[in-house]
Amino acid sequence: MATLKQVAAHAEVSVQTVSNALNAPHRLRADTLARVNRSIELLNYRPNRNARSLRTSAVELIGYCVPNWPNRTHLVMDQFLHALCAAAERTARHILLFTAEPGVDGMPTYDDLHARRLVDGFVLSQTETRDPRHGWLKNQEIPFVSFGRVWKETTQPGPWVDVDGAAGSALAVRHLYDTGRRRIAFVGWPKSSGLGEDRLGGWRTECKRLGLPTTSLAVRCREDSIEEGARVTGELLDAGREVDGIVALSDILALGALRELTRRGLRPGPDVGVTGFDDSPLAEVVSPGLTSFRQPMDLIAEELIAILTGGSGGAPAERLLQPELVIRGSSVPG
Amino acid sequence: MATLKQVAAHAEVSVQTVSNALNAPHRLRADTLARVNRSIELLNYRPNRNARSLRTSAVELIGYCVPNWPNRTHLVMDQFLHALCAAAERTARHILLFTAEPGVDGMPTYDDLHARRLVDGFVLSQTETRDPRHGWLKNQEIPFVSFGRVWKETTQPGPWVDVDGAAGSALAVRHLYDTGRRRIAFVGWPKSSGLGEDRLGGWRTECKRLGLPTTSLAVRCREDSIEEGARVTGELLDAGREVDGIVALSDILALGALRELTRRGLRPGPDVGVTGFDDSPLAEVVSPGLTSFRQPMDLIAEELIAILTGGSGGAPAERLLQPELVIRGSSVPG
DNA sequence: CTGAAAGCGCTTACAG
DNA sequence: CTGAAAGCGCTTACAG
Repeated sequence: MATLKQVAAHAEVSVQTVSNALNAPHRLRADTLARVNRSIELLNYRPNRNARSLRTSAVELIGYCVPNWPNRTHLVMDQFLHALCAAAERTARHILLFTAEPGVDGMPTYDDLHARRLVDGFVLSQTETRDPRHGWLKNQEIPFVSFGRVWKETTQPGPWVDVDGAAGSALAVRHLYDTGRRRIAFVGWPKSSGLGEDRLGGWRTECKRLGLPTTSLAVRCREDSIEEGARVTGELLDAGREVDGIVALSDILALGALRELTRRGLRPGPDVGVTGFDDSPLAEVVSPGLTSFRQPMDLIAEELIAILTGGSGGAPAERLLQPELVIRGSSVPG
Repeated sequence: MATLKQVAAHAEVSVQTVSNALNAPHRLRADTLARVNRSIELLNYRPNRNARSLRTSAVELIGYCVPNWPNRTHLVMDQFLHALCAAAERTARHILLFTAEPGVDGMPTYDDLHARRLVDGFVLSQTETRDPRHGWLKNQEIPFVSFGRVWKETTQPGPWVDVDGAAGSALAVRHLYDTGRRRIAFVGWPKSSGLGEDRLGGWRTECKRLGLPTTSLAVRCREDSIEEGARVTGELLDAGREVDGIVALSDILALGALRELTRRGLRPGPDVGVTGFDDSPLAEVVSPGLTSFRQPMDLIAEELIAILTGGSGGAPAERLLQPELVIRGSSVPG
């Protein structure tokens, strides 16, 4: 493994000049630069990142805590991680994975990774309603950025990027309205979820704007499962509420709706329009395909990395991105 | 941020002694150790990992390439990553994520990460049939271990850990036999998949051993989708092959089978027993629940890390682990 | 059991 | 435009 010193000797310049060739090539005369680069190539030199980090005290590694939810499924995690990695790499950084206890119990792990200089900062995801991590990190002055809001009453500590769930729901209602539906239900989560309430609000507002009924048309599941989605869909249908559209809070719940409709001989799409959220791989793979909202993963990742690495320019950055409606068979009348 | 030097000054010992307190405490007298530890605690000292790595030339980071398969779903990736992280952390290591071009085009990325000392070695996953990465890394003498076999005719380069798919299929057949099925079909992948052929072989062998028919009972899907699973299940039923059991090569295909059975008024479980593979989150969430094989993720991760960090003791390690049958409604007759 | 010294491979003011 | 020197924060033989 060649070192800077060996390259310098080979090119007959000082180590400083080789370092400049790599990090500030404009400081070298063209012929010197060419000579140094030839030596670098010849010796197959790769700068040792540890030595660099020790000197600059920047490791160019970003910590991400890999979630462990035995009960919840994170169907788009591979998409998110891939986008995050790719965005980090565009700034010559990488993602370091770690595990930690949930909530505040895990914070010493974050602190330790930062203090030992394994990472420069963190990307938080799987943000919980009233997530305690943000305030803790901000307090310790550890750099971080959050994917997702914490839905506190107070201002959220630190910068964040999120997808506009209310706008998504509104768009879903509008789309179902445009395909002729007039009684559009909402299948959601328990009240404790800030994200759930946000999306519910979007549904209600848009229904009212369009003059559609909302009374008795919002139902809540106990958990995010196909079973629960099917159960509450059954309730909606049993009660004779003449539902012809369903905005589901997640793809999993939407799948439950599809199953229950099919079981009762109703055709998802022609008879009842159904939409999900997150455009998980499942949405594409079921039949009829599930209309859903794609989170703009590449953009999300890009913003997260930009905020985290961009230095703290004044007020904390807050970016609300728009989801994109992906229309498939489950919402198409014909 | 306190340094070794400051701790040494505070405890009135040399830096060497502080270093020993951390890395070889048995070398210190008990009272010295106690004094040093008090200073460490008081100053909230955390050793800088970069400095350590520079000195020892071990970064204690393991590279893992995050897959980007728009068409295939990796439903247990979060489980795998969590297990891998946890196992790495038990040896004071972490996982570094990166992206790379598929196949041999991505190898310069692997090489670079290793040469710049961002990682000590790699865990390979998403192993493809005839995967070129293993030979390449072995050639470059870059440490790695593979989750999954490459199914070449020749000996596989480098160490690996895998789950015994043939044994899984055999176990599935046996389980369906034990629940009274006598015409057990196999729903698989194209011939090009080594993994697929392995599991197919297990089904065939076990059927023969039990005296069950196999002729016309093995069908192949074009891709791993619910749609395809449903289609070939339809074929099996149309042809009047009197199938009463289905061993599907994946949970996704099994889900297709369940859908098609239900669509035709057949009850998965009582009428036709169905099993999947991988015990993805879907298996639990559908109704009836899908009987499937759980990969022993924690054990897999443990072995991968042990092999990668355990030094090269003689012959390359090869570990074939047994999957565990998780029985749910889809295979239960009553 | 403890300590002084060299060195891992870089980068960064600073001087020429 | 180029170079000599100091130093980032550790660990590791080696000597006492």
